[in-house]
Amino acid sequence: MAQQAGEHRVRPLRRDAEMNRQRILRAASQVFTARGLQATLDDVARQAGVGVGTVYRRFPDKESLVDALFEDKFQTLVGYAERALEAPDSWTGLVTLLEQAAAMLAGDRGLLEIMMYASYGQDRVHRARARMQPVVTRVVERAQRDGTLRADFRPTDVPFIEFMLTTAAEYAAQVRPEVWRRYLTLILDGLRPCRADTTPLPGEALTPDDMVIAMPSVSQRRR
Amino acid sequence: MAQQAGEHRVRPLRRDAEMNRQRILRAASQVFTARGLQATLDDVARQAGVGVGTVYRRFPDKESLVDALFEDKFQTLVGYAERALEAPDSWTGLVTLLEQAAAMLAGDRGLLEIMMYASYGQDRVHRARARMQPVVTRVVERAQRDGTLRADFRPTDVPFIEFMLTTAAEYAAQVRPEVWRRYLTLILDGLRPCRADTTPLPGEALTPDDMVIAMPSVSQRRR
Amino acid sequence: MAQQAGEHRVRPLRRDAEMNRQRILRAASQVFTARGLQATLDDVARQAGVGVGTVYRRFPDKESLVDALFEDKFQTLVGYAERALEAPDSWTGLVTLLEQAAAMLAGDRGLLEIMMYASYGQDRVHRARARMQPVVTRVVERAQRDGTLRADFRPTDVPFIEFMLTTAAEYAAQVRPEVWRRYLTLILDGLRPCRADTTPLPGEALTPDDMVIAMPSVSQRRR
Amino acid sequence: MAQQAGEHRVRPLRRDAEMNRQRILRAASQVFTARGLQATLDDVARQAGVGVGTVYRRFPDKESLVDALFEDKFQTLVGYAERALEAPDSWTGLVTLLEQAAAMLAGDRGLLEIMMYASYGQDRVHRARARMQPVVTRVVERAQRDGTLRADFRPTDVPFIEFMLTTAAEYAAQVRPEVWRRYLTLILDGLRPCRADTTPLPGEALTPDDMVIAMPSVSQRRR
DNA sequence: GATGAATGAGTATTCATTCAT
DNA sequence: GATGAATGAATACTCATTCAT
Repeated sequence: MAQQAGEHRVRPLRRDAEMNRQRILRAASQVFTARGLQATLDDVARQAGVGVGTVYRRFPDKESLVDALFEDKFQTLVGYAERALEAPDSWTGLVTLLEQAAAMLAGDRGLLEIMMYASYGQDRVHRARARMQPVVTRVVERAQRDGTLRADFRPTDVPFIEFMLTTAAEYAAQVRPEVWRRYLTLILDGLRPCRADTTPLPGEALTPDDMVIAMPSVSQRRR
Repeated sequence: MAQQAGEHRVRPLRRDAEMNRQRILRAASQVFTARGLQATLDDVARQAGVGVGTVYRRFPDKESLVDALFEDKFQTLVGYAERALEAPDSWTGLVTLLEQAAAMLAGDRGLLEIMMYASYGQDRVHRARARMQPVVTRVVERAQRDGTLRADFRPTDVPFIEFMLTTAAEYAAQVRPEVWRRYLTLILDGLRPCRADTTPLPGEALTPDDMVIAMPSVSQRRR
Repeated sequence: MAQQAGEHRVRPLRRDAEMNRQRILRAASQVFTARGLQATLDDVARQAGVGVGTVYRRFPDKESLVDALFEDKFQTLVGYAERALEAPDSWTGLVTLLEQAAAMLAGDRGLLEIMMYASYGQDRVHRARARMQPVVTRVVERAQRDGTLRADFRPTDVPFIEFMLTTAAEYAAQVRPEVWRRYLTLILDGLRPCRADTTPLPGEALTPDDMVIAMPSVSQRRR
Repeated sequence: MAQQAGEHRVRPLRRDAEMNRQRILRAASQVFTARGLQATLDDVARQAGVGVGTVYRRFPDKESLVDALFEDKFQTLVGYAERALEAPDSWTGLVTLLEQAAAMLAGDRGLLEIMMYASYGQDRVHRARARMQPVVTRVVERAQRDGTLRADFRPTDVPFIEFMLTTAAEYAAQVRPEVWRRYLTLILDGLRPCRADTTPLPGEALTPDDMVIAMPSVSQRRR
């Protein structure tokens, strides 16, 4: 109510609130990473050491929590892309981007579910992708100009590679969480510029717009 | 068709039941493919145009239905592997195997969930994998003997490639269901025998035993 | 259809039907005795080696089956009472009656449930009791006239003693199915004619009508 | 009442919750007493005037509710046994014990079912019996030393007498809930020390271990 | 007649969300 | 603000009963 009214009384509460918010996000991250999005908000609350009510005070519903939770992670992904642009070598830039992204996504079941099914957090995903798109495009085009990346590769192929690596990581999470590196290596070998024995990539990559449409809308899902 | 030539009264009932069984399987395939394994048996029943009780008469529980449903599909996968061995060219054999598998899995969300999370139908998956393993191994080793496949590739890498392609297909299911072909091409390019610029695959592939262990056992999951 | 038309064709069917009826009753007895009345009619049908439909052809619903099933047993009980009258010694007559009844009821969980809760088979129980009542009355009064039975005992106390013994038998069914004999002996000792140290039975016994009313009507129960 | 003097915010909630808990227990007692253990938790919730969810919040499942519900009653039974030891006269002690137990059990169908079938709350029953056993043994042996109780009576006969009286009470619940007093009197007359016309109790009483084994384990039952 | 397939209301339990304290 | 209690619709599964073959 009196949001900006008295700086004195508002701040301490904010600090508390902010702390709780962080605690909840941290807890949610742990819980969703380990058990996927089907974990309950009661679990999250318990892990955070707060009541469910507090979770609902900070986040209107489960979707919003998931939404907010992955904001950071996407932000980080965008950061990787931005940093990739600054790499001295264009190929290294791309490799690092993919590697870092995969390393972050690896084994995060909740994140995989979000990106695959987008049952929650759609808007956030879209916005993140929107911010990501131009950066990734520049990373890709730069590498292609340098001749370090095959010419028929497309920026929208990048998230797909990330999904694929995440899937591999998720599957092997219990026994060999790092296998995804094998497949990244494999794929990178396939990304090299065309040579005699290179097969042109068939079909068209998705357009950036497709990436958004691709997401199964919430309405297609149950709840 | 004519299962046991001599029984009078058994057949007509069977015909009905078998028809319904097929209807249920068909409905289940549609429902699970579209919405994943969390779809309810009520949904399946509704889609099949029968009562829930009928579904439960044919399949003791949800797991059995899923199990039976994917028996065929796994059987088909094994068939692909077997056929790959007979291909005149060892490389073509491997390519065809991956291609056919991906084509079948593409966009089948239920199947992806089963293989990724094995929340249901574990035994079936394990048995299928067990039968698949030796065949795939021969496909891979044959290609490596012929020098058409990089030497550090392992048979257990095959299912991973299939998962990854399925993920790509699933993500793009609505807009460009065939994108997975791009990524298969990419990966195939990375599978070629080592050359000067080939990076050795880092880490170890999973052992066949790991493949089984990797599967989150039902007990690790919620229900 | 042609029921009485040709005696030749009708009889064999009847015989079949009667055989099935008996088979069903036998199966029902086994199943209900062992698992109580909550056993399903599918179980009964399976045990009888017929389809459920056949059970329903013979007995309009579960209640009727239970009803018919216990007709025999009650009939037997009535028989015991009748035979008790013919015993040369009036005390022996009563003892034998109680003993035989308890022996029959012992460990028959279905029978206990019926008599206690009368969830099924009420009419039959009432009718059986009606036929039983006068006979038991004569057994009791004869013993009292002979001075072998305490004077304040009442005919309606007989079924109560039977219930009580059945309860004891049921409880110990797994470990010592014959314990009820201990308690029968105990009770019999208490039934002897009054002596110095005998306490008069307090309160009134139920009237025969009470016995009927006592039964919880089906409407009080769930289904 | 004032459970832990120093906590500010915990108490008010507790008060509500505790009230509801009591309401649920009260409702459960009524419902189970009247209709037996097959009553549904929805019924209990309705009777308590709360949602089912509330019932499940307080008691993880039906068994726990039954369990908690009968804790008190068993506790009371144990109390009776303990008090019986303090009676000035050993015979009066035993009589009072049986009388009080029967008075409490009389007409409580749920309680009878628990003790007879132990479909729920087994542990509680076992523990209660374990605590009860030694006390009852002392009550019995004391009376036998005093010569007020027949010598072949055994401590494990006590619960059987209670079951039997409960059965009688249950049967007559609607019309003459106190008839069990007749049968207690009868049995008590049979419990007097042996005289010329006393028949020795045949067979063996159950051992205390038998009492536990006797209980049909949950696994022997349906659900 | 016999069979067993089909039906669907009923049961225990879970979980996102609301609300009194 | 924070808490956790309350809610009830939803979910997997059962079983008495009906009905097509």
